[in-house]
Amino acid sequence: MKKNRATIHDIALKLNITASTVSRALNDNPRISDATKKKVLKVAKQINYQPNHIASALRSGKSKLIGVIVPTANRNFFSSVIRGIEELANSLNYKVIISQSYDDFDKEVQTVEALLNARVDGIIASIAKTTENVDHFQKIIEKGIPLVLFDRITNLLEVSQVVIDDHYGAYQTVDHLIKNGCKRIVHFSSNPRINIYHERKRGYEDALKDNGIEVDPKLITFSNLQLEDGRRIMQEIIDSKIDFDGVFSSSDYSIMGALQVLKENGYKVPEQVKIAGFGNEPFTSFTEPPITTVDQKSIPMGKITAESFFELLNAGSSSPVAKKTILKPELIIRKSSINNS
Amino acid sequence: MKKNRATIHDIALKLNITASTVSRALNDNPRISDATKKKVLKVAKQINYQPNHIASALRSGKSKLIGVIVPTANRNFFSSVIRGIEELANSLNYKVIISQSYDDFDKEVQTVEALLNARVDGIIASIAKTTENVDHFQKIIEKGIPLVLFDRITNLLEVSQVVIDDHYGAYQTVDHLIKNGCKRIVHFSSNPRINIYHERKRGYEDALKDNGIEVDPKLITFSNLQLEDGRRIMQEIIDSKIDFDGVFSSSDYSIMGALQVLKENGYKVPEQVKIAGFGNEPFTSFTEPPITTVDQKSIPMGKITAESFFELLNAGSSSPVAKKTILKPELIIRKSSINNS
DNA sequence: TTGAAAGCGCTAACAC
DNA sequence: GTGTTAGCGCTTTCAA
Repeated sequence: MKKNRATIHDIALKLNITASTVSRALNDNPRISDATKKKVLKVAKQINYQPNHIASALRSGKSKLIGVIVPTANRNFFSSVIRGIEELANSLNYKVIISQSYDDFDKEVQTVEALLNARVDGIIASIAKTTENVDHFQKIIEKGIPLVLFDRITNLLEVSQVVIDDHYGAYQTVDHLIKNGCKRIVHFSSNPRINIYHERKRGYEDALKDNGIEVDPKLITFSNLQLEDGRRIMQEIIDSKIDFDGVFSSSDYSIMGALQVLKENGYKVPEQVKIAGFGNEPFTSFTEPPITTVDQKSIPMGKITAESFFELLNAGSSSPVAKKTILKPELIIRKSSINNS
Repeated sequence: MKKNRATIHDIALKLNITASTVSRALNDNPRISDATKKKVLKVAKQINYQPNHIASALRSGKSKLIGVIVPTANRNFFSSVIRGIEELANSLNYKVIISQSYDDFDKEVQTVEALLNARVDGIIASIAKTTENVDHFQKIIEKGIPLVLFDRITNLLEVSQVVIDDHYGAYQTVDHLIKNGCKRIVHFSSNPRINIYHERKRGYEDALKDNGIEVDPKLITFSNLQLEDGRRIMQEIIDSKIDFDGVFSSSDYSIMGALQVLKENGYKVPEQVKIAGFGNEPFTSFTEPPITTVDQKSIPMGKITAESFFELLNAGSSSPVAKKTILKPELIIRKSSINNS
């Protein structure tokens, strides 16, 4: 258990200069001569100096830490976005703290507080499904700390946000289903307070209308969109003898459940019922038949989210640019939604 | 942009006491009277005091941060373990920094360094597939910082580790396949330097031997165990006309790929070929047929890993207890491996 | 181009 | 029980 970690003072001592000079040399301050910098770097390596970020954070007020809050890192979409954020952040010498809200409002509030206490330099977040108000996010803004939201956003907040065009994604998908013969399309939606579900539902409705099909409220269901929800709802619809020939879900998980139940009840997919999900989770390509879905462009989203974040960070308090970026999602057509040739 | 964050001095001033007293009160020090504590807490709330963890970390040398390194948070197993760790850690007022190595050796080394510089109080890790040496982990130990490894471990290091009994899991699975009629079982393995793949291969071999079946090296393949690897290898085996009637993979991803290729080539699963994976990824229950697999007990593993970690942390430099915990995995039998009744 | 000095906010001996 | 004092390791004016 060695406690004798090297400090800038040790370097200073060895070179007969002061700690300030060492600090400046280490930070590549232009006012330090190249000769000194070289010597400092050399000794630093030699005595295995490791900078103490804690001390520098305390003094400078900059922790070089970014907090990222996601509902769950477990989902392909979120983990891809995180990777995009990490890549840019790391290249700029920032570290990323990933926190999961587990889609729980209280946990989200706690997490925000914890990150603030850890003195992160900024926060990037995707809002939990159960979040009821955004006071905790408002607090971040009030403190002058950069905040960027992605995917699950809110328009109650004046912040930079990055989303895909959910309306467009849903519209394309439903239009595609109709073009392949569907007339009675069930829609699995969720909490309409959450932008993405609201937009996808709008896209669904608009595609129907534009194709001269009336929106039937009996075909629209609301749930948490988990696999079990998909199973339950699909079974209920089958049992209720409601007429349908297509299903468009706002989530790949619930469409997976629906597919299982359809097959269990002897429905042929896509011959009798055509289905499509949203999210392009890897498993949608594994199923039988593979499921048509919408890719959310997670990699560019991560990149752009991080870029917006650093823009904000560098702007400082000067111009509070609340920029909204909208990416075009991509419809991935697979067997579950097309007529056999 | 308000910079006027409240400090313990502000509280002290209001109450005509000193900062030390406030600090002690806030930390529930037993030498402070209840009356004082109450007053302090009240004022703290009133002026919206938020403790500065950075300052406290610098002074005390304890950051209350735990670094967790996983290959990818994207996998169900790892995210469950993380959740288990987070739960205990948070209840003890520790924060968790999740870092992903993306199974890349260099990234892992960098990550360790970054966490060390962030002055985490300890590190919990699962080693990357490509890791060639463990010097970076050795460094952690030498600094006297608690280190616990889980799942992907190494016996080159004298540290606490938590694993499942991979040999047992594989043995049970292969024994099950044999009991259901398999005689020529293909095995998908990976880098044998990694304990889990080595152990699973041993379990496979021992189960064969104990059932009087000779181990045929031609049936054992090595790869990265991704879906594509499973596809490629399965196709190669089919093309090579090697005789086989079962496949046991060390990963659910590659068995998924194998299943696809088997079906594409007209093989009936489980009638002609019985298959089983490892990991109990959610999608294994979605497939057609659902895939027999081994559950890795992620939840208990997270809990126990965290417990071992805090044991170590609390032991301090006193007794360097390198405890090894071995959990029993559970064989999940599904249609892919059993004879139709 | 470098040094001196102060201090970020907190904790922890030691004193009383 | 509470106060005094010093300092964790670094950055940053101000001065030279």
